Amino acid sequence: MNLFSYFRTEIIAAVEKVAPGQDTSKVTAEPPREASHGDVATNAAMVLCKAVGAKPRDLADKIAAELRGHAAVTGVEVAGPGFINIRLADSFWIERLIDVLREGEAYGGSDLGKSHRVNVEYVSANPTGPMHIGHARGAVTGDALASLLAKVGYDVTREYYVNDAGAQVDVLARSVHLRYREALGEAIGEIPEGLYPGDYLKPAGAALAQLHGAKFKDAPEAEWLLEFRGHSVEAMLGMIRSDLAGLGVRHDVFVSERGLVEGGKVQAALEFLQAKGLIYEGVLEPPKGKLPDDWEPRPQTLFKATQFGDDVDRPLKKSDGSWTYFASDIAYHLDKYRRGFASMIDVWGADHGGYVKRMQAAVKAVSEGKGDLDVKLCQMVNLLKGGQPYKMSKRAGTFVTLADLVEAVGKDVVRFIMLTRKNDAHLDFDLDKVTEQSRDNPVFYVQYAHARCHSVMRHAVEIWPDWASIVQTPDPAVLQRLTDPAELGLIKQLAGWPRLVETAAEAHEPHRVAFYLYELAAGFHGLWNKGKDEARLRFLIEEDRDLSLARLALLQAVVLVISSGLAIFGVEPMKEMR
RNA sequence: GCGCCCUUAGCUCAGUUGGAUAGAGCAGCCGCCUUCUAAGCGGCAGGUCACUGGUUCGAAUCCAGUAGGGCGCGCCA
Repeated sequence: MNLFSYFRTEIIAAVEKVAPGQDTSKVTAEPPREASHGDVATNAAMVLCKAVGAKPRDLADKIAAELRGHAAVTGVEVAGPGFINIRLADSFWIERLIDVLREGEAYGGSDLGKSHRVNVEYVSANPTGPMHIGHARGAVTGDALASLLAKVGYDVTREYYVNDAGAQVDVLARSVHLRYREALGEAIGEIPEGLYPGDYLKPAGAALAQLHGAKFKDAPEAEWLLEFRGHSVEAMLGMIRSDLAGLGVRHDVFVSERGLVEGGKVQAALEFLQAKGLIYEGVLEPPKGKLPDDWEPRPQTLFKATQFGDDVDRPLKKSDGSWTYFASDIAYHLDKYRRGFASMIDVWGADHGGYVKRMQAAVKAVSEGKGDLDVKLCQMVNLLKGGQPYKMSKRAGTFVTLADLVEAVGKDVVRFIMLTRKNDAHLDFDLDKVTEQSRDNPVFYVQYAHARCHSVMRHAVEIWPDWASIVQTPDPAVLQRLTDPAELGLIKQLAGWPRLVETAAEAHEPHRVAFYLYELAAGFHGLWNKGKDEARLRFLIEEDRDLSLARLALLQAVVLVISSGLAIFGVEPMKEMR
C-alpha cells in the first residue's frame, strides 16, 4: 500500500465534505520535508482556497477537523501558510510493517501501469565488436528501468535494435575477410586504415576458414561480402550477448535493421508518410557554424519533421539512393507502434542528443499523435583509478571492454554504481572507490546493511531456531513492542518504499532507488549502533523473546525491501561480507 | 550561429515533479569498540541553489534572458 495515495483519497473525501465539487487534481499528500511536521502533509487548503473563496488557514481548519475523525490519525495541525500536517498512530505503522512481511519481495509493487504495454529499447550497440564501458551504462539503465516499470504493473518488453544494415557492417565483413586470410596462413601485416583492427575478429575469421576453406581467399568482394557480413554480424552479436549475460542484462526481443529493410518495412513506412503528405523533395539550408568541406546544395527526399517540433526537416535518402539511418529508424519505430507499443522508451548515449527531436517527431507522425517516445540520454562515464583518469590500454587502442570491467570489479558493482547518478549527469566510475569498503561506497554500504541483518538472524537461530516461521505470520500484539523512535523511524522508511517505487517509475528514473536504499541502509546502521550505546535496544534480548521477535520482524522487513530494491537493479544481495 | 543537456557546501552529489528553516557522503574538528561485523555510529562546522528579471499564497524546481561547461549540427550509425 502506498500510504500517501491512500491518504490523498482520504483528504479529498474530507475536502468533498467541506467544499463539495472542487477540482482536487492539484491536491497532494506527501511526506513533509521535516519529520517533526508529522507523517503526511497536504497542500489541499492552499490550492483550493481561491476557488472556495476562503482564507487558506480557515479552509485548512475545516478540512483538518474532518481528518481528525480518521482511525489512524492521532493529530492534525495546520501550519505555515496553510499546510495540514497529519500524524499517524503507531499501530498504523505496525500495520505497514505487516504489509512488508506479508507481501515479501513483492512489496512496493502496484498496478499503477495497469498492464499497459511499454517497449524499452536499450544497448543497441553496433554489432561490430565487443561492448565497451560506454555501453554498460545504457545497458544497466535500460534494464533497471524495465524492471522498475514491470514492478509497478506495466507490461514491459525489453528490446535490442541490431544495426546490421549500414556501411559499418561492410567494414566489419572486410575486416573479418582479412582475418579469414590470416587464418588460412597468409601474413596480413598491419591492419589497413579504415578496417577494424581488434583481435576479437580472429575467431570469426577462423570459423569462416573452417567453413569455406580457401574458396574466398582471392575471390572478388562481391562473391563473399554477403556471406561474410551475415556470419560476422552473428559472431559479433554472440559476443555482445555474452557480454550482456556477464552483466546480467537481458532482452526479450532482438530486431534486425536489415530485416526491416529487406522485409520492405522502410519502403512501407515512407509510403505511409508520403500518403500523409509528410515527405517532399527539397533543398536544405546549409548547416550553421563549421560547414562540411564538401557541402553543396542538393535536392533531397525530406521528412517534414518541423511539423512535429523539430528544427529542420530531415533527409531520408543518401546521395547514392539508399536509405539514411533515420529512414530505417522511422520504420523501426512504426514497427514498434504497430506491434502494440504506444509507449516507447529508448536509451541512448548522450552523443545522440541531436537525434532526439527528430525521432520524437517521427513517432508522432507515424502514430498519428497517439504514440509517445521518451529518450533517456546516458552521459559519459569517466573511468578513474584512485581519482586519476584511467585507461586500460589494450594493444590496439585505449578502449575498455565491458568484460574487462566486470572481471575487475564484478557485475553487481558495475550495475549498482551505474545507477547512482541520474542518466543525464556525468558519472565518475573509480575502480578503487567502487570496491572500497566504506560509507563512501554506496554498493558496499547497502550490501553491508543487508549482511548485518543476516548476521543477527544467524545468531537468532541459535536462540530461537523457529523464529523465522513465527515472524512469517506476525502477531500485531508482539510487533507493538516496537516503540523506540528509531525503530518506528525505520518502519516509516520501509513504508515509504511503495511511493518511492511509483515516483521513480513514473519519472523513468531508476537512480532514485539507489538513493533510497542508501538512506534505508543508513537508518538501519543507525539503529544497530544504538544497540551498542543502549543494551536494551539490541535486536536480540534473550530474556525477552517477544521483543526480540518483533525486532527480528523489523530486520526481516529491511532485508525484504533491500533485496527487492536490489532486484530492480539486478544486483544479488549479500548475506555475509567477511 | 542553432538545438539539447548541465551549473546546489572546499570536493562528489540528492532534493519526493511548485511547498515550510535546501539535505547526504567525503575532506576538517570532537566523541563512541570487554557487547548482534567500529567495514560502523553520534555531534560540530560548512550555502547569495551560477546571475538577472518574471509567473503566484509559495520557486533550487516553471518561463525569459545572461554567463560558464558538455554533446550534437545533410549523404555516420
